[in-house]
Order: sequence, then structure tokens, then C-alpha cells
Amino acid sequence: MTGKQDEPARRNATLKDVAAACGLSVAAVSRYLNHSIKLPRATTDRIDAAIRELRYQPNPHARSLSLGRSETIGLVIPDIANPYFAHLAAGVERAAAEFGLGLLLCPTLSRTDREIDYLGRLSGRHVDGLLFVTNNGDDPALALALKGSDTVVLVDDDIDGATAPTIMADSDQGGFLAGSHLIENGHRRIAYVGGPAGLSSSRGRLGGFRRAIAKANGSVTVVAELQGPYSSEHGRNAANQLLALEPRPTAIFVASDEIVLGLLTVFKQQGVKVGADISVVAFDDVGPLELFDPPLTAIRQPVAALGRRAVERVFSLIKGDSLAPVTELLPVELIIRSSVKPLHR
Amino acid sequence: MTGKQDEPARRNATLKDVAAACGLSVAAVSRYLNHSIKLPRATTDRIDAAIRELRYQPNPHARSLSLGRSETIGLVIPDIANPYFAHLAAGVERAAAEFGLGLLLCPTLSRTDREIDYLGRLSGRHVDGLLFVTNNGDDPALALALKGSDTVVLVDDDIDGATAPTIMADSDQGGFLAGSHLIENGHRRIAYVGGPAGLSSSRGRLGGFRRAIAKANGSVTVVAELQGPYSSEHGRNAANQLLALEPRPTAIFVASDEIVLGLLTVFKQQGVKVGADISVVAFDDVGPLELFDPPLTAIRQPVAALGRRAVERVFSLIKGDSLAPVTELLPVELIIRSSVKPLHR
DNA sequence: CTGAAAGCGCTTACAG
DNA sequence: CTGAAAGCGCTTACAG
Repeated sequence: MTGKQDEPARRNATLKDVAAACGLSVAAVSRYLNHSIKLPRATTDRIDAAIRELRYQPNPHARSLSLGRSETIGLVIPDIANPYFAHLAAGVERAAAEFGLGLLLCPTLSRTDREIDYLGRLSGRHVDGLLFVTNNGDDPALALALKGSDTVVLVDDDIDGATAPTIMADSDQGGFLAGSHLIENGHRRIAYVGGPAGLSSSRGRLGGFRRAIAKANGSVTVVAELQGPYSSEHGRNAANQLLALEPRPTAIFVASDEIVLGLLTVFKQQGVKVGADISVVAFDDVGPLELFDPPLTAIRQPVAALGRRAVERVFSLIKGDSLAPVTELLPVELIIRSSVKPLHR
Repeated sequence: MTGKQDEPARRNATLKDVAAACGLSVAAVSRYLNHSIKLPRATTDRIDAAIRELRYQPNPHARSLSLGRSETIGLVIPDIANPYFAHLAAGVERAAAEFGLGLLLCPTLSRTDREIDYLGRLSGRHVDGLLFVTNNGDDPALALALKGSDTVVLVDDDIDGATAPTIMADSDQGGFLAGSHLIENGHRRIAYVGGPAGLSSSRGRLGGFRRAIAKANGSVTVVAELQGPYSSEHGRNAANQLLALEPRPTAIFVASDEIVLGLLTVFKQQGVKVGADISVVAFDDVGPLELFDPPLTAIRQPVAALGRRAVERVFSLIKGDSLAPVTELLPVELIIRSSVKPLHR
């Protein structure tokens, strides 16, 4: 019994302990752990053994303080329970892990004040960079608060007047694909239900949609353009408005999964059969839309790629590569299922 | 032009700067910021003004290093893109924010080695506590690695042989409710499709289900008990097996949303109508099950409450309240929709 | 009550 | 190449 009993809650080993254990200076060990200065094999073996023996783990706070960076990025995001954001977060987290970056979750509930607060974590050096997902891009306060932050990447939507690099899906292309698909299937009275007028993701989808309509040379009527928040409530309201129309549209382009959920709820209640009675193209395609009644045709966003690319770019910014703050558009895809009924002309 | 031009990227203000600006010692300002020592109103006004003026933000790493804690917890979780985990994470994040705790995301992809790695973040003091969500509770390595970690709360499932406090939904109750509901609707040939045999969440659901069956005094037959991972693939396999049965079960209790997705995919392909041809009760109820075809009856887990309660408990542990490491079971709820067909006896 | 000073555990410019 | 030492920016026991 010579001290072999497992002393519980022993003080954590520090670099000093490791150094002492193998008769080196802390500087040497630190350098070995970081810069990979070349050391004789025998020495490195000794260090490795000591680390294992003492269960040494570098204190990340000391490291961060000394280095002035934390190897952690923040993900500013409205609500992780929303399937779209959840998938985006999953893409981000995967890439972050690959880059050796920790990921701090910064949920905003879409409140601008919280979004701005989190910018403070950046300037306070809590995190090295920020991935910024917001639905408040039309709020001038945001662009203002963003000024001077040089390691922020906007994801999924941009902020009016901000110059930060931005990664988004090609909303315009998506709107165009959706509109074209409906037109090709013979629809001539089409409604649009989408996000807030002020958001670029939203403007893009509507713009592309209109482009498809315009291409049909006046043969197609847009019976309604209902813009509102990316929420199922907006979808429910929109559904009620559209059902009241006389005559009804034969097809709807619904520019978000979240909105489509609300819309479908009302249709179901009212006995309106999607596909048979009214055709629908959705947007996002993160939920299990293939299991819906009927399986929903949708524009699929490249969520995983969006997340990965955002991490890549913020990583570059942190390293100091001052790339031009360009906006990157990632391509979307039309996923055809059964919610669009071909109409005879 | 007396230095009034907005020098960009100015060094961040420190506590020292603030102290100097108002002619106090750093100790005084630090105490004011933390302990709320009483200071004359005039003084605190001066401090507040200086902080605003200098845009002072405490350096969290210095604080963490000095304090030996980070006011951050980690959420160890298989995959944030899974709707169930996403909802759980949302509950956790909300509560964490209320307690003033940062939330570090620790995704494991259900790999035990990664789960164990994250335990190192705890012992390395990167985070003050860990919320641990795992589907590998039957892996002895996990219980071993967990030993000595005193600020870990297990969420959603437990770990065999671990003594950490645990917050789970009442799976047994859920299984019982599901089984009883099917029996009450006249079903006599019922199948069970659930999670891995080794997991307690899974054992609970099956146990409760069997309890309901037993209560029917032999009038009900369990035609199959298919256990496997909580994955849609397992659901697809199970669906194929069940469809091959002769005669088929009239009802299935599917003990997870994820599994039910796979099951429904196959049923849809095969033209089997849920509700009409075969009744289904699901478990979790986080997806938009009400929009499925048909809307799915399910046992709803109290995800938000699970997350909140877990944060409360880890917070207590961090404070040092050494509560007994009890397991808490939160009640579930039967949500009746349209996937269970009443059978005439 | 208050301030000077030590200490948290790293990293790295600096001198040998 | 190597080590002693300063420094990162806080908190708080200690002495006045």
C-alpha cells in the first residue's frame, strides 16, 4: 500500500508536471506538442509516456489565452429544432470537427438583439469566427453590428449592406426550376407562397419563379404572391387565402418546408387533396417529404455542402487569408415526386 | 484630427484599461463586475461609462483559466440532423441559455471512441459538465470511461453499470400505453419493432408493451419482436419481414420515429395502407407525424422537458450540490391520430 | 473596504 | 537547438 490507492479527484496534470517527469523544460514539451520541433526518438517516447502516465490534457483556456484564439467557432442560428437548420448544423459540425474546430451553439430564436449579442462573443475573442444564419437580413442594425467583424461568414441568407462573405443556395435557380416544372406540367394558374419580402433568399426564389413565368410569354397567370415569415403559420394563412380564391390556382410553389407544413395542415383539414386537387412544389426538402400524402415534389437545398463550405471559408478567414468577400451560390436540385399533377391543355 | 479617426482593429480593451480609465484598481472593477461589492453610485456609473466607452468585454479564456471553470457545458449527441436529437438539443440549448451556460456541440455519430474522447474535454476542464446522449449504453468501455466524471448527466438513455444521474422518458409507460391502445382497438395479432436489445430505452418500451399484452390474459399474440438499431434501415428490414408473415399482424408498435420512417417507406412501395391494412403506433413524435399518410398515432416523448431537466441537474452538479445520482423518468403521452384502425371482434 | 501581487497553465520571443 | 522568463487577462487570498 505505497500510495497505490487510486487517489480520487487528483489535481490535473499540467505541462510542468510532464516536463518534470521527463526532465525537460516546459518549453521543450510545449514545442514538441505544437511545432513538432524535431526531437530524438528516445525523448519523444519519454514525453509520450509521461503524458499517458499522468493523463495529461492541455488546458484549452490557458492555450486560448496565450494564443489569443480558441479554435472554436460559433454557429449563430435561429432554432436548431427546425429540421432545415438542424441539417445545416449537422453539415457545419461535421466540417468543423474535420478542421479541428469546436462548435459553440448560438441560438437566436430569430431575435436581432440576440444575434448582435453573439457578435460580441467574437469581438470578445470567445470564438475565432462566426457562422451567421439569420432571417433578419433586412434589419439595418445587423449590418451595422457586423461592421469590423472580419471572421464572419453569412450562411443561407445574406444581410443587406453587409460585405461579409456569404454562402447560399441558388434560390433564383430554385424558383426557376419550380416554376418551369409547374408550367411544363400544364399549369396556367399558379400561386406563390414564400418567405419575407425583405430577405434575399426569398427574393431569389420569387425572382426565379417570375422568370419562369415570364418565359411562358403571358400564357401563365400568377394568381397570388403571398409573402410572409418562414413559418407554418404563414402557410396556414396562405392556404386559407388561396382556398378562398375564385377560381382557385391549380398549382402552388411553396418556397419553404416550414411553410408547406402549415399549408398541408389546412388542406388536410379542408379535404383538399394535394396532387389531385391542387399541385404543390416545395422548397428545402429536408423533412421526410417522400412520406407525405402525397410525396412532395420539391427543390432540394444542398444543406450539407452549405455547411461545409461555410466552415471552409471561415477557417480561411481565421487563418488570415483575406479572400475577397464574395457570395457563393450552391446549386439546388428538383426532386420529382407525386404532388404535381400533369394537366391536359 | 486628434486621433479621432476610427482606428480599425484596435487592441481589445482589458480590465486594466477600464480600471485606468476610472482611476480604480483592476481588483475593484473585477469585484464590481462579479461579486457586486457595494460601491457608491457615482463610482459604478464611472465604471459603466468606461466599459461602454472602451467597449470592454471580459476575456472568457482568462476568466476560465483563473476560475478553473468555463461556464460552458457540452452536449454529447449522436447526430443533430436526426429530428429527435435536434429537438432534444433545442430544449437543452434553451435551458442552458437561461442558466448562463454556453453550449458546445459534441457530435459522436454514435461512435464510442468519440464519446469517450469528449469525456476528455470534461477532465481537461474544457467544459464544466456534460450532457451525454448515447445509443451505446451497453458498451462496457463507456461505463469505465465515465468513472470519476462527476458532472455528467445521462440523457435519454442510460449506460449499463454507470452511476451518473439520468434523465429519461418513461419508456415502460410508453410501451404499455402503445400496447394497451392497440389491444383496446381490438387488435389480437401484434408485432413489435424497436431499438437495440441492449439499450434500456429499448428494453423499457418492449417491457411495457409486454406488460400490456400480459394484461390481456393470453388473448393477444405477439407475432414478432424485431429489435435493431434506431435507424430507418432497421425499419425497412422489419417491414419486409412483417409483410412476409402469414398471416400478417394487424398492428405494429414501432418504438421510434426513425424506425417508422423506414417502415413506412416500404409499406408505401408495397401498396400497404397504414390504418386500413395495418395499424401502427409510433414512438417519439417529433417529426410532423400529423402530416403523414395517414397521420400517425404515437407516444410523444417530453423532449423539451428532458433537455431542461438535464441542464438543471448538470448545473446542480457543477455547483457542487451532490444530489443522489437518481434516475428520473419523465412521463410520456399517447397522441391519437389515424393510424390505428378499430377492429370488430 | 481597498489595492498590490500571486497565480491559473499555457506559448514564444529572447538570450545563451 | 534549448531553457528561463515574460506575458496572455482575469480572480482572489492576503496584507494594509
